[in-house]
Amino acid sequence: MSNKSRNTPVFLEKTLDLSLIFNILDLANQLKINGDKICQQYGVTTQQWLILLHLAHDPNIPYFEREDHSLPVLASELAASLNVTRPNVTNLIQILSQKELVEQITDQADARRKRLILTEKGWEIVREIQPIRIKTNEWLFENFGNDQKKDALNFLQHCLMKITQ
Amino acid sequence: MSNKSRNTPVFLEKTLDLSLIFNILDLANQLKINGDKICQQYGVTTQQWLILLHLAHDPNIPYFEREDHSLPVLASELAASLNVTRPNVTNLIQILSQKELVEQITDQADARRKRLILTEKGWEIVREIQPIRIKTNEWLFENFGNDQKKDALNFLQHCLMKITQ
DNA sequence: AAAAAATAGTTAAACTCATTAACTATTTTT
DNA sequence: AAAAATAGTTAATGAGTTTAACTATTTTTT
Repeated sequence: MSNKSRNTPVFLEKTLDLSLIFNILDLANQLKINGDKICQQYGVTTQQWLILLHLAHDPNIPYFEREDHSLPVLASELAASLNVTRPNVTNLIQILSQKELVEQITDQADARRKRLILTEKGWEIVREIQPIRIKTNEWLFENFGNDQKKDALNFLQHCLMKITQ
Repeated sequence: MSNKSRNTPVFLEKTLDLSLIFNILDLANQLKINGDKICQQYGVTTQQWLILLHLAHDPNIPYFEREDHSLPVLASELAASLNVTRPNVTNLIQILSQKELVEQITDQADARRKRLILTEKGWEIVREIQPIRIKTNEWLFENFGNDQKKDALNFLQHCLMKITQ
């Protein structure tokens, strides 16, 4: 009789479903830590860098696959993509404005809206981080073929779709 | 010429690797939000509930697959599993102690160590959330077969292993 | 056996990210 | 013209996080 079976109550079973959840959470956590390590050399957090990527219209962002975006993004779009509240975005944008990475421009057609754009300094950070980002991800997935990666992406996208309705 | 190609700079290309990263991050985010919705009915956050699951020795936790655990967990083990610092764990444990969900017991063999165990109230929360948790996950993955789920798990575990060395 | 190093955890101060509730300003609908 | 909806902000607050400096205990070295 192993220690494990002695200490784990019966109602807590090992299942594929629950293991999947934990591994997604843990991996996302590690990716964030990894991101922070890279980003902090450029004076931003992973979260702030993600916002910069939105303003740069990174085509890999899931929100941009669901909703088309031609004009510079709005705070409300950021909030929807990042799954946070609008006041929180106001907050984050203020930090990025202070760092002179982001500018807000009132929309011509609707004065309530503020379009968010990157400053040259903001673009610089996005451009400089990009090769590190690509290399790191290539390394992370190097043992998988294109088909396996497509399957994994399909799995994740399906779950994301389902969970966001 | 679509709006997308007009607005997205050339160096930001759509790739499988980068899409995977975003989808992992977004899905984890949604899972946390989902978890909070369930947990808040029991007066805890997802993060606090995750700690309770550690103390309950949930066999699905990746850390427990890497490191064997027979005795009640330590703050340092929690810190390693959750990828946070020890002071942070002290903090979280204090909150859970105030809520009377967790107790700390000084180790007989080594007085520096404090073993963390659930109170009856702590066990109750874990037991009550468990069926909701299982049902939610079954729903989330209902369109995938066992083989597909195994492939996805393998993918995630491999990445997690690699990123944590 | 004494001194030094390592380990386990805490305290304090600070920061990021997040929330809700109440607000202003602008546009759209009735 | 009035009412409703939309976009964003402000203020107060909280959870979770970090680093640096600390105490206490055990282990290793000399």
